[in-house]
Amino acid sequence: MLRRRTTEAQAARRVPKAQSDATVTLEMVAKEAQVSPSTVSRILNGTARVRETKARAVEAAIAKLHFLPNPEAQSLARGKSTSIGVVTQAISSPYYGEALAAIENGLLRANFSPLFVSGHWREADERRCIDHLLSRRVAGIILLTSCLPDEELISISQRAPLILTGRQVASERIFSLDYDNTHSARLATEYLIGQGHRRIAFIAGPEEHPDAEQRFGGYKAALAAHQIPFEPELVASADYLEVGGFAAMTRLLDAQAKFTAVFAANDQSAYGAMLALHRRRLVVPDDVSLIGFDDLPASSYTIPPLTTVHRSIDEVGEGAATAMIDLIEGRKPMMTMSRATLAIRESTRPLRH
Amino acid sequence: MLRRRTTEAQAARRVPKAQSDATVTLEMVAKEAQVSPSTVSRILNGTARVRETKARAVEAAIAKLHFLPNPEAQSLARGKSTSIGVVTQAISSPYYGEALAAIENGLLRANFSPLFVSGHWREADERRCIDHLLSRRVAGIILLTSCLPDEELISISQRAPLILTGRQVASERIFSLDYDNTHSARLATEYLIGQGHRRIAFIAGPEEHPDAEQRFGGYKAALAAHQIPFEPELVASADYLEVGGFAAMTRLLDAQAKFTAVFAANDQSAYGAMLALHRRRLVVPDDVSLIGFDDLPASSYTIPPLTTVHRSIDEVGEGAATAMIDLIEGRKPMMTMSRATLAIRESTRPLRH
DNA sequence: TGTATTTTTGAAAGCGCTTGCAGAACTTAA
DNA sequence: TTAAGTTCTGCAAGCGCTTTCAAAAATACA
Repeated sequence: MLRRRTTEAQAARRVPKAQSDATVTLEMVAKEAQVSPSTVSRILNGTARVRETKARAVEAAIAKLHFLPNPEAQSLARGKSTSIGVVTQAISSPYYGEALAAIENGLLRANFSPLFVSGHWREADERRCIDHLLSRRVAGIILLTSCLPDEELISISQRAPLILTGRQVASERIFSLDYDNTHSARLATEYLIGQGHRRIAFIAGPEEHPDAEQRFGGYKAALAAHQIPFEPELVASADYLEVGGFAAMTRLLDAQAKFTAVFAANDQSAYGAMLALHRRRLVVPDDVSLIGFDDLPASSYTIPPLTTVHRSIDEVGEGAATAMIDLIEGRKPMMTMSRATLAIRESTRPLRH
Repeated sequence: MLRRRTTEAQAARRVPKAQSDATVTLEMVAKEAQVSPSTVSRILNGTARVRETKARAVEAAIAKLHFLPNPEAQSLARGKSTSIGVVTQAISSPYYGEALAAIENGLLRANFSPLFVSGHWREADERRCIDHLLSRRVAGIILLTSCLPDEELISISQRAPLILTGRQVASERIFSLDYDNTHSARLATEYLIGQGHRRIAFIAGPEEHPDAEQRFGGYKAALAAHQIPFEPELVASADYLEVGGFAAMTRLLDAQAKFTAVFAANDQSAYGAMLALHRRRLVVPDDVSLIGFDDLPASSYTIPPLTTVHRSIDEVGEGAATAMIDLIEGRKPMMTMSRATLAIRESTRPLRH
């Protein structure tokens, strides 16, 4: 009896604390529409048939009160969050920026919200990010070119479905959205070969990156296919950034490597390489042809505009989002990336004799 | 009695449904540590003194079970979310990318998570984004150069505290983190003047942007301060993008405008302008000096590297994050942005006679 | 050693929503 | 008209946490 009284007192006390004006709850809607909260919920989610008249009343109440369901409460009740994590390696890089915009778009359509974090190409950071996302109970994670080992990804996938771009890992709750780096790199290299170049240097990406490796592979494959011997001294490693591209090209030049064309593993390193060439008074494309990879928006505006491998980043982003939603809703995603094409601009030209 | 039985039956039924292995709850920690959930919560949040021995036991249990509090439940219980919304205008732009990275950083330190969305410089889009964030009950919103009118921002600020960058709006729950665009633009223009230039063209940003206006203002102020008449035909409007800068410069050239230097309202338009100049066989800086604004990472790698106004984007991002946290926790933020400096590179040179 | 304090702790309610179950309201069949 | 189905709908529990209140334990003071 005593206890009971206490409880009542508490309940009473709580009233004034109540809502800060702006918060409209499902319960208020229910009251307004003269139905139970369950009914409102069911109408909201379409989880059961509901009499037409009530549905209308509820809809009216929702409109009148400007009700918006609280996603945190929904997540909690459903045991599933509506946010999905997106791990990029460099949120500030132009390449990822494009992808994020597309992902945001795709996700919003299904009422999911992206949670962006960036891994900085470091395993430890990436791990930390993923933990963070997991602790926020995301419904799934999109990993843009992860640098974690396969087994680890598989183990993570038991905690949340995974979409991987730029690599292939086979597992139940993982979907890999791979674009064919090898093929694309080969395309670029063969274009140069087609222009008569035979001494083609390669500015590589970081070794840990599977896609960097694949691009390197494509370069070698193209050479082999055309009986051009592979020469290790024509390869300089870089880091996918301008600074690395600059350094790599400088090294190549300092080593007196002889080449008439260069294939950079991504556009950013191509930019760096361009500047290095410029510093030595070498003109692109007259002295050296240069081809990049990614087709960043800025590549149309370099001097001269950069010939590069074009892939629709939007397609990757949208694809990842769609696949994620499929995965979450138990469907089997089946996207395929269209093949890369070449954006031929002015940084390449036929070899003159 | 009947009812009671039902309840018990339900409770029983629910057991198997229970946790999918991975979910560790605060209650489990409490059980493990032989204390009540309240105690665990208190230790977690430091909301009350707790006996040393219990604290230790709880900590051990947390470690043992790898417990991570569920932020959705926390938000729900506290009535306050731990995610804060960040509205950018172009998530994919290199400038915003930098800022986002910094914000992410700053926020994470206080255990908040950013929710990024982008407004595409359109009022309607921005409004939609903000609604979305509000519906997710964010604890606050950071608006990077909003394009909404002041009154609207003030009204939004009643629903969530606001941090504004790039403009000044005075209101209780709004903090404006303004960097002095006017001053910075003046700095750039005066540098050109100091190099002997008197006919200085200006490539403007979109008119709706307050910061674009300010930069224009700074340009005019510098001219005025040096008794150089302002000539409207030396101004071409653009859109803060490469494409607009290119078009603007082309128009200037087509109109036979006479100038020896150009100040572009941001780096991206400077890139476009550079290409336009190059197309007309004009050499930067020999024929025309060019100065930008923002100092994007890519600006060190243009050909030639771009002289530009440097502001630490990190500082803006971190500042916004810190201010947001202050605001949420009821403190009065008091950041000030350090003044912009000039990154002098190779796209400018003294006017030769 | 007993009492008045102060500190710790636990019980229970509640945040806003979903959902299983069973009763209510209708239909349909007999 | 009634029994047997169907289709709705409301109740109440619960998601994982916070927080208030009051009881318990520890400490201080006589």
